[in-house]
Amino acid sequence: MSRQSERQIYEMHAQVCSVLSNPKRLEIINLLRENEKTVGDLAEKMDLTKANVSQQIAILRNKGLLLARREGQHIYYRLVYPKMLKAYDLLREILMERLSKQGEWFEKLRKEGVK
Amino acid sequence: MSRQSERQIYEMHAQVCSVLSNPKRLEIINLLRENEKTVGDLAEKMDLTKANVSQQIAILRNKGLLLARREGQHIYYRLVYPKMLKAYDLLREILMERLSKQGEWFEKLRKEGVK
DNA sequence: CATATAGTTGCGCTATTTCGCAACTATATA
DNA sequence: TATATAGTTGCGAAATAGCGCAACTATATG
Repeated sequence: MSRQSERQIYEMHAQVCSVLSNPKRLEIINLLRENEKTVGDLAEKMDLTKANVSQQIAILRNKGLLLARREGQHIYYRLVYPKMLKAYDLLREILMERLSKQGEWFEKLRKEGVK
Repeated sequence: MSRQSERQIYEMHAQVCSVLSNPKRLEIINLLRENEKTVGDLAEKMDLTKANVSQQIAILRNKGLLLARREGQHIYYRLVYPKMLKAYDLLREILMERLSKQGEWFEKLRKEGVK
């Protein structure tokens, strides 16, 4: 593999990650885990304006992570790569482990502080 | 789980992803897969200035993804969460699948174009 | 056709990221 | 102490991202 194409892979990988580097988009991905949903569904659950959800959806769609299906007035969105949820879950696991370790750490400091 | 702490998790998750949303940092993570390395090692392999590698390392370190070990003149960096490589690999897998599908797709278009 | 509902898009402002460059600190060694 | 090597840091300019707001398009229904 040439240095050039290797760079391109890293670049694409980074672009996917940059789509994931926003809490609202992560929540959208998480909400689409089970079922497809409309912009309205998401806006309500997330307590955001439809415009804002639509903007986030547009980014996910443009980067090829979401598929749309129109049904009358509604457009239903779903994940193109449900496998991506495994990566999502792995990162979240690491996060939770880290949090609980930090929790222990703070707890230890607190107890020592009390002595 | 309250809406508030849920938001905080999404926010932290997004911050981790934003660290991963840069091709140079991804390459650093990938290069640290097996062994710890110095800024100099990385700068040479990646063909970047030490200053730039050091800046990227600082970001990874500040977000708690890297650990440092000094040995004389050298500082060796390693991954705090090797498990993170699983998420890395999963995303890369998806990327490669997508590329090969796009490859098929373009190939099909090309053939049809020739007819 | 008029109106309602669902969703999208463009604009503009602010905030953040990237990265080169130069100056800086830390360790080793003569 | 002087010098070399390893690495870090601050600055500033350019590029990019986030988001509210208003105007827009598309579908359904009376």
